[in-house]
Order: sequence, then structure tokens, then C-alpha cells
Amino acid sequence: MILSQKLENFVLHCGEMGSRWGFNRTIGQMVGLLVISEQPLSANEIAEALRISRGNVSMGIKELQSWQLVKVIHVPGDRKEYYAPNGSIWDLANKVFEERRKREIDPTLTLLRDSIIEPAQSNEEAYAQEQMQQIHDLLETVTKWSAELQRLSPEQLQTLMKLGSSVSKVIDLKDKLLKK
Amino acid sequence: MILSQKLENFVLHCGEMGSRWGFNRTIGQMVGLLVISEQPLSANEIAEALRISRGNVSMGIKELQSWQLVKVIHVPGDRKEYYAPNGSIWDLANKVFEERRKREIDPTLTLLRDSIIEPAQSNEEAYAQEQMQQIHDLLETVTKWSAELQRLSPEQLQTLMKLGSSVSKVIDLKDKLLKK
DNA sequence: ATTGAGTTTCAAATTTTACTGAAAGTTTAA
DNA sequence: TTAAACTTTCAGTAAAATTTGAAACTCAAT
Repeated sequence: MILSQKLENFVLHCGEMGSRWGFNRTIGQMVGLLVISEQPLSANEIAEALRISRGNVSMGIKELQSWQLVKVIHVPGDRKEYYAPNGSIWDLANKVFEERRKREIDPTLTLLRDSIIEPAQSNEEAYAQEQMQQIHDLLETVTKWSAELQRLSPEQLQTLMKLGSSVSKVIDLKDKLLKK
Repeated sequence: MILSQKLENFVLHCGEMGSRWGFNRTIGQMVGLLVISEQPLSANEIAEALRISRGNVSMGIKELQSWQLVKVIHVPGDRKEYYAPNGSIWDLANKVFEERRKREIDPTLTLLRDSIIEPAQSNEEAYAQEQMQQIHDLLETVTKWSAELQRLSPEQLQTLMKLGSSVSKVIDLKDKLLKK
């Protein structure tokens, strides 16, 4: 398992970006590698391609499974496990998004709600609570939107995405319709 | 500068989340602190409140300025510099978003374009390129959307956001618009 | 029951990242 | 031009995160 220069570049880049998406460099590389491999890969192939230890691969796979980003494939008559991305690029992006929401936004919302609900003990706290309310509202909006996007059918999503630079036109139209 | 339990909780939480948003714990705490402070704070006040060194504050402020998240305030007759968040909660969120796009998505798009443009040297590469194309298209869509959101007026944004649980209605509207 | 092909675990080593504090730098006022 | 008040820098240190590899585990075939 040896990668061409081009593929290696891509995998290394995924590593750099990986940390931004919530996992570490090696795990980012693993995702990158699996995504560009037409065939599922065994743990040993992954270790060899990325030049990391077998144990590291095992831990990485475990982490990726907790994000639901990889699936295990069993080949009849072969005792090895093979790994492949769990869905299309779009599916993967969605899963990362959803998972981060759960891990980051949801706990923050809980904390903010708890803080806001208690009466302020001072002027300082009163101001802080106003700000927290703002953050809360923003995060809640993001959450609602992401839930909404999850619900759309792929075609609707396609349409919405392609709307791109004409979102504002649609909003204007909506205003007009409401006035009638 | 001593924080009440409630405010301290919030600040610590911002620290935990900070790393997810692209900076480290301390810097996350700094943002949290500044956001809930009605008055701008001096570097010493920040150091004291977060119990970190003066030098660390200086480095953190520098970083936050590179993200355009804080502004410096000079008080006449006082040589200290005071710091405050650079805009509303919404402005800050936008800046983080925009900055991350520049630092993460843009370089990835460049890499992908470069890789896709060269002809594949093997079947392996051909498959990899298809996948890269998918990623490219997804990222480009995200980029376009974020640019679009930046351009909307706050009121339009408000409208769009409140549409919330009925994004599909937007799509319906779009269809109607096209039929006319 | 034993072997062997495979996977997982985890303590220790390594690497990376962040923090401190003393020294150097800057700016204003006298 | 000096001093005082403040800020920045950065080498060294501390802390956190990641990685390794050897041992433990699993399980199917003999």
C-alpha cells in the first residue's frame, strides 16, 4: 500500500485539516485515505500507507466509529476486517456536523439556559445574562437550521444549495407574498 | 477583578469550547470574559480574572486581533489599553466563521483544484479524483452560501433565520418564482 | 485444548502545544 | 534624556495530546 504523490498530498492535507474538524491529524489522514480508496482497507494497509503503528490505527478506527464515519466490511473466507467510509461525501460531512452539534452546541445551550434562568445577583451579572441570551438565541437558530437541513430530501437540498446567490430574491418574494 | 461563580462557569466553558472554534483554551476564556464584561478590560484585569500570566494575555490579545475579534479602547488620561469585543455576538460569530473559511476551506479548495486538474495516472487516481470532485463541489457550495449570508442585510437575515422550521417553503417559493 | 491470525488495550515514551516570567521594547510626560 | 507606566517578546519549562509496541484478548480451525 503505497500512495502516489498526488494522493499522498491529499491525505496529508486531510491530516492538517482533521484537527479543525474535531479529530487529530492521524485520524484526519485515515478519513482522507479511506475516502479516496475505492476498495475497503484493512487495518494493516492503513498502518502501512500512513506509516503509523497498528495500535494507533485501532484507536483511530474506534474514534471514527464513534463519529459513525466508517463501516466495517467482512469478506467471506477472510478473517481480516476491512474499513470503508460510511456513506457519500455529503453523508460524512453531515455526520461530522451533527456530531459536533451534539458535542459542542448542545452542552453550551444547556449551560446558557441554566445561567439565564437564575436571577442576576448584580448589575454585572445582569449584563452578562443579556449577552448569554444573545449567544443562546444564535445557537438555537443554528440548531434549528441544522435539524431542518437534515430533514430535507436530497433533491430539495440540491435546489436550496443551488439557490446560492439568489437567496435574497426569495426573501423579497416572501415579503411580497406576505403582504397580499 | 473576581468573577461570581456563574460568570466563572461561563468563562471556563468558553475555554473548553474555544479549542473547537480554532483557538486554545486560554483564548477561548478571554473571549468569554470580554463578551460578558460591560466595561472594556485592561490586560492586567484579564490576567487576574483568568489567573494567567501577563505575557500570556498579550499573546492572546494578539491572536484575537488577528481574528478581528477584539478592539482596543484608549481612555483619555490613562495609558493602559482596554479591550472589548469587536461587535455584537452575531458579528463575532460571523468573523470566526469567515476567518475559518479563509484558513481552512480556501486552501483545501486550492489543493483539490490542483489535484483534479491534472490527468489521473492510474485507475486508483481516477477514483480518488472523483471523490475529490465531490468534496470540492461541497466546499464550493458552502463557500458561496457563506458569502451570500455575509451580504444579506440584518433584516433579511432575520427573515431567513426565522423561516427556520420551514426551509422547504423557501424552495416552494423559489419554484413559484421560476414559473412566473 | 491448542494454535495462529487477527484485534484491542494501555503504560510509557515521544511529540506538540501552551505558559511563564524576566528582559527588552515602547510611549508619554516632565 | 530620563523615568515611569505600560506592552511585547521569547527561551525555557510545564502540561497536554499523541503514538508506540508489547501483552492481553478473541475466535475459528484443527
